[in-house]
Amino acid sequence: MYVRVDPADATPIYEQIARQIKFAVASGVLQPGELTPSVREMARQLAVNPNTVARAYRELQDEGILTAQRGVGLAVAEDAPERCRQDRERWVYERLKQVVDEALRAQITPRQLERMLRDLLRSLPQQENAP
Amino acid sequence: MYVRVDPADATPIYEQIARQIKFAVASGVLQPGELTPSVREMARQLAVNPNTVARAYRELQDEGILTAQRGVGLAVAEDAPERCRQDRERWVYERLKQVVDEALRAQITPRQLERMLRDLLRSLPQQENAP
Amino acid sequence: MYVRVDPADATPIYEQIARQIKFAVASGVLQPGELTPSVREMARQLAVNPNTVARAYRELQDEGILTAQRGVGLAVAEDAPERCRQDRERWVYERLKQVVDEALRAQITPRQLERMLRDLLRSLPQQENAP
Amino acid sequence: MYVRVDPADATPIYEQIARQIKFAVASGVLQPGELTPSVREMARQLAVNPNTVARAYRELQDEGILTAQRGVGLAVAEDAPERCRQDRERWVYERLKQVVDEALRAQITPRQLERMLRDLLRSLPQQENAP
DNA sequence: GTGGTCTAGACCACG
DNA sequence: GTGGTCTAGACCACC
Repeated sequence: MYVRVDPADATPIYEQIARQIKFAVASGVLQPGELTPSVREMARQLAVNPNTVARAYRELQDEGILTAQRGVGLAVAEDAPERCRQDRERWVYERLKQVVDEALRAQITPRQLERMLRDLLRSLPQQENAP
Repeated sequence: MYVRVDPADATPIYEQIARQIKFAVASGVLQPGELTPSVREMARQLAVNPNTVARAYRELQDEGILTAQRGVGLAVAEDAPERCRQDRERWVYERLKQVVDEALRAQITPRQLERMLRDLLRSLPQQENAP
Repeated sequence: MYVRVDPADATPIYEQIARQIKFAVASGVLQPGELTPSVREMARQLAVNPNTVARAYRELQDEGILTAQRGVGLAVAEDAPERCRQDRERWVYERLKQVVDEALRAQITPRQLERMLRDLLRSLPQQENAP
Repeated sequence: MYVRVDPADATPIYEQIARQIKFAVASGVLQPGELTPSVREMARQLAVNPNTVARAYRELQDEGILTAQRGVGLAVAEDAPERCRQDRERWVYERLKQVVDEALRAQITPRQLERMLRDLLRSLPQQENAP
């Protein structure tokens, strides 16, 4: 499954779900027109309350990523991939900016930041695309 | 002032205050032995509830960064700079790791991340040390 | 075709169908004795679940607008036009009342409402009767 | 109180609440900077579950009508009145358009519609502004 | 079967 | 005191 939740993470579960679905759409794992797992099904798999999943899905509907097929389920919108890719890039950029900004204000040098990034890219596992 | 709070930021205000004081100590803006502004004074300047400032100060005392001078106020501990520098580096590294990790899982490429960092280092204002 | 459904509209599809058939009868597009399209046919044309069409037809039967011709289909009842005209007027009136009521409670002035109606009557396409 | 809910109305309670608050802001009953009644307080007054009120408030935050004052409550945003007035006008116009459109398609004449509106404006109670 | 709404109540962080 | 999150479970309309 393309969604995992980390209960330890401080960010709300419903946000984790919504974001990961966006990322799945951005990377093509979820295609336009495809139905998401039903609220109950996803809730079961994640061992989470259905309301929590429903809230994630509602946010995605509000953003136009998912569209309701009444009585059928929620489908990925046609223009979703493009927007999810933009969201993804913007999201990463903003988060990175926050860190870098605060680091510079705390007198961490650009050189230190570059070294940290190199270290991280070497140590973190490379991910594989599953289209 | 070496402390600014951003009410829009989701991280608790008391945490923002505590971290920025640590960073001020790490970079030498606040010297060992120096007194911090009183709770009321800082609260007034930041337009923030005194309880919030008090909580930040309490945490810093618990960590031994600040030490109470009875009847006088709170002073920066002698060994604070060294520890704050370590804290600062660790904090930046952990935050950076979080971002990079999630970015890679979302199929952002290392190359993209390197480019983002370069962009940010070029665009963000350089800070000056005030020892 | 005298029936169109708008999936974006929040009102149930079966209700949209039933209402539009009533309106078609009221305006003479559907004549007494005339057969409606079969459930399957209408479902195909509207790209809608046959159950949904069936439900609309069932409601119209319950109201006596349509009458079953065994083995043939559903026909418009003899006295249907008169009743559909009444229904139509009542429906429009009630809906208009709801809007006007809520608008007045929200401090929209009668003058504004009159202007809105004039604008709408000028801009909306005039319909032609197809008896 | 400037919010009343009608359980008979098909529109969800949380939407009724959100809309009426918007209307209160639009008409000046709620001023920028003013705090809304707390979630619990409003829930008590309306005899409704706090979650339901919270959902209405959340929507208003998402739209930028309300802004959170952490630990204090939810305040009306500075630019809210202007936007609420626009929302209100647009909302009424869209609803009116729906009715008129469907009425014309059902062969109700413009003259009939104008008469209905006149009737309604004469019969419905005039509201008073409470700024 | 699907999602949507609402209730009830617990727990938490923040100020 | 404030709002926010999450759980549990009921009920409903729609397809």
